[in-house]
Amino acid sequence: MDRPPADIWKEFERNVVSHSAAHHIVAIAELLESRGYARVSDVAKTLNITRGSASLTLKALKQRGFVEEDENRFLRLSEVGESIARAILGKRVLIRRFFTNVLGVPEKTAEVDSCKIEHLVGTGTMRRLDHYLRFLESQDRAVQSFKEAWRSFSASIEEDAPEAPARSPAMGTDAQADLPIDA
Amino acid sequence: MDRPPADIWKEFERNVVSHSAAHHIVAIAELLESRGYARVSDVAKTLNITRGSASLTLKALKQRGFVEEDENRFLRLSEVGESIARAILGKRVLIRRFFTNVLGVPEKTAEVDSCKIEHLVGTGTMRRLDHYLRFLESQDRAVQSFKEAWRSFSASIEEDAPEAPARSPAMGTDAQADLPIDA
DNA sequence: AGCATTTGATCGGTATGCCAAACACTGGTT
DNA sequence: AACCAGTGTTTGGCATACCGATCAAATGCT
Repeated sequence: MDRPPADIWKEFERNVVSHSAAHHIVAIAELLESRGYARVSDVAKTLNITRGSASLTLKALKQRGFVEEDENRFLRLSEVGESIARAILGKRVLIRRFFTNVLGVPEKTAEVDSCKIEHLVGTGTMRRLDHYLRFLESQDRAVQSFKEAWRSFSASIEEDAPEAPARSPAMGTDAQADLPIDA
Repeated sequence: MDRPPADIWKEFERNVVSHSAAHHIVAIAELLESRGYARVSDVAKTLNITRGSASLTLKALKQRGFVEEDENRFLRLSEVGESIARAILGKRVLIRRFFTNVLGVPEKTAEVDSCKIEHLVGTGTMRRLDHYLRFLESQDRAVQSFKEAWRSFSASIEEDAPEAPARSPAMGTDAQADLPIDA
């Protein structure tokens, strides 16, 4: 008696860009930043996929107007493409900061987790997370003693919590097998 | 000189279950909970997909040993399937709680966002979020004044922040067009 | 100039995940 | 017995997203 519109779960695919496309765009942005140029091959190398795959995906991104091409095959980001890249990178940074600085998640884990969800979380939610983190980084006295208290609280729990808890069997052929928290 | 293993971004697909599969499993769990039974059609109705699609996906989940079938076509979850369902639901609840209770994200947004990422976030990260939320719900005096301070801080920002900010043009044929936060 | 490499595109092939349509099977009505 | 609604499966189609193989064009080396 509460299964509402029922289609919320499909919102997963209704994003501006897919996970794959997001990383193609971000790769271009990072390549331009670090090397000054980005070609199809460079994107492919960065993402560890074949040139053929990158070529195809980038063709679609060109058609959608996110990526543009030089007369010499050099890739650029359009206005929109750049704002997408900025948005995704901004979200990633925020999420990582939250995971590592607030929750105390290990670097590596934070990177993987943030990279998985960066393009999926809504802008409104991220704006709020941004404010929250700003607040936590302010000099407010209440914040200071709060962080103090949280540090000792989490330390007291951490003690017997191995980060890589010697996985159990079962779980089929799959890779990492992450789930089970039974919260 | 910093593109590390380069394959982190592919972790996206290396999950125990896909987004779709996750929701099939959760649907079964919720149907069993609310009605006491779950058939292929019920799952399809719940997820708003055709019976054909559900039939196919559930067949795969049976083969992987997450879902089992009655002699009368009634679906159950295996041990593993149930732990997956619990894990996902647990994660969803945690994330929603964080979004709504801490960040102050509107209900609807929190539901959509948490449903998008629930199956993607690692267990270790979620365990830490769990602790954090528990801490925030404790009676610690530092926590109390912190929450007080955060409320007024966020209220002072909220003022001119319409939750549905009259989207701009561009952004092609896509649906919601969420991104741009330019953080 | 001549051959090798790099680059980008294209073409099957695979896998997921959705749809619509066709089919078979069941149980209840009439 | 005839019918029909509900259920589950199968099939073909589409879209995404990867692979490997092949190909043309540009570039590089000797």
